Amino acid sequence: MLDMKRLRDDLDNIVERLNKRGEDHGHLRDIVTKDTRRRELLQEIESLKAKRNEISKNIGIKKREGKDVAALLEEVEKDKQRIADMEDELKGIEQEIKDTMLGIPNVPHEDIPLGKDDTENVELRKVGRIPDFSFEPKPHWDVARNLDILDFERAAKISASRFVIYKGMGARLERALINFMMDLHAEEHGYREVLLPYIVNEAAMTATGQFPKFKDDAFKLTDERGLYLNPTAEVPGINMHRDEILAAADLPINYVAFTTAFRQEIGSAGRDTRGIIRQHQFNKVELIKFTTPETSYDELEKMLRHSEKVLQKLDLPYRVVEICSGDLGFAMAKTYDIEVYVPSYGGYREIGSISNAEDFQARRGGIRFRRDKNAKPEYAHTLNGSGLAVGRTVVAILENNQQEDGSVVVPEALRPYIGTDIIK
RNA sequence: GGAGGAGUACCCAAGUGGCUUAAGGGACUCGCCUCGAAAGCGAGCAGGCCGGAAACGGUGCAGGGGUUCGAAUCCCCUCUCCUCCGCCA
Repeated sequence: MLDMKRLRDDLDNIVERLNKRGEDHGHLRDIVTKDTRRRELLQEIESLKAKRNEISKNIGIKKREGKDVAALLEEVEKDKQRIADMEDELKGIEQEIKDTMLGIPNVPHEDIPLGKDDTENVELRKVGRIPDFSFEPKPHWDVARNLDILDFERAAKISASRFVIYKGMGARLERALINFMMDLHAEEHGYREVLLPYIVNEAAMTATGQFPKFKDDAFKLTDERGLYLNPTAEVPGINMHRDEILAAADLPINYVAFTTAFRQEIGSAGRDTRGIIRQHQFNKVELIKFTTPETSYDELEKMLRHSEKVLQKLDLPYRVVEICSGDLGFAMAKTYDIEVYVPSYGGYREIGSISNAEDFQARRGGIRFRRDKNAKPEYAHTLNGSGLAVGRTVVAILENNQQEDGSVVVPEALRPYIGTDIIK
């Protein structure tokens, strides 16, 4: 959510910057008009209420003294309907403002590259060596079928398409990666490990920005309380501190969470139908940070390095791209993607996304901090980043480390976790 | 799933329609005392949110509705926590 004061004072600049996302946000002018009316109403209502409070107080006093209060009752009656009418109008206008505000995306950071879509994202660096195969490399689903470690048919039988069963060393590989990533971030990078609920409510989805705009992407439970399957650990993670005032001394707060994420993938019906690149259910290790405004971009860089470290340790080739204005996520001011090299794709595929939401989610979720005991609360900055998507890491290992005989070499850093140096 | 109980500020807690501008205590902050500290004594402590340049006003007793000139207090709905029973990994 944007700051209404900032919107009032700096409307043209904000509209211009929002427009870099590719849609016109000129309708924000209406909101500012509505907000002016809102403040008018509020002031009138408040002065009438102040008057009413005064009279009511006198009624109490006179009654105690046994005096007649009929005249005062009559006087207070005059404004009763007026207050009620204005309060109705105020309520309506506040609802309209809120509805619109919840649909406005975050203002992109000024320095991010201008572009219309993902083709204009900017590559920052390439790291690692792309494998040079002396044979024709297979896509991961063929590698997996030969090793009997992934089973799509039986998964569809018990669930639906876009679900998968990991078997044998496949299941072991996934579990080893989760443990490896969790240990790396918790022990070496200093994040506090948390295990979060996989079912979240509407308020949580709204605070992080999934709702109201992207309601169709979520798996809704039929439970009448309005609950949804976790789409990413960002939702339960950031919402841990919803409606809280944190102490500045505790910042930055760093969490690392393993979660299973659930996505409808409605808009991607025909894409990546083979293999495990795009599933309805997948595992992810996620990094979460709460920071002060002045440190959030430093923390973003740190988080990016922590995510990259996973691929460096696993010896997988990747690149880092900076997301351009037209491809930027709804809640984010700035995002880096980490893309891992996938031979069957002939290029790099997203395996992680590291973002700074600045105070956008903090405003929606009431996440604040106080610099010292008597200071006014300020909105915190929230960040989240993959550390990394586990299923896509499996893809990268199976494809990049495959051998001519169909076996797969296990990255050295993973061997203590999986208990073997080769999957065959 | 059944039966009860509770939710007041950082914590504990009083408050059954107007003298509450939410008592009192603890914690906390400052001061006195002290070589220094503890104890004791004194003072401050509705903080948050909204409007306002400010003065100030409004709001606020888990959340939301309602009754009333006036609600922490009365009515309705919801949420959360606790206890017991049942079921259960």
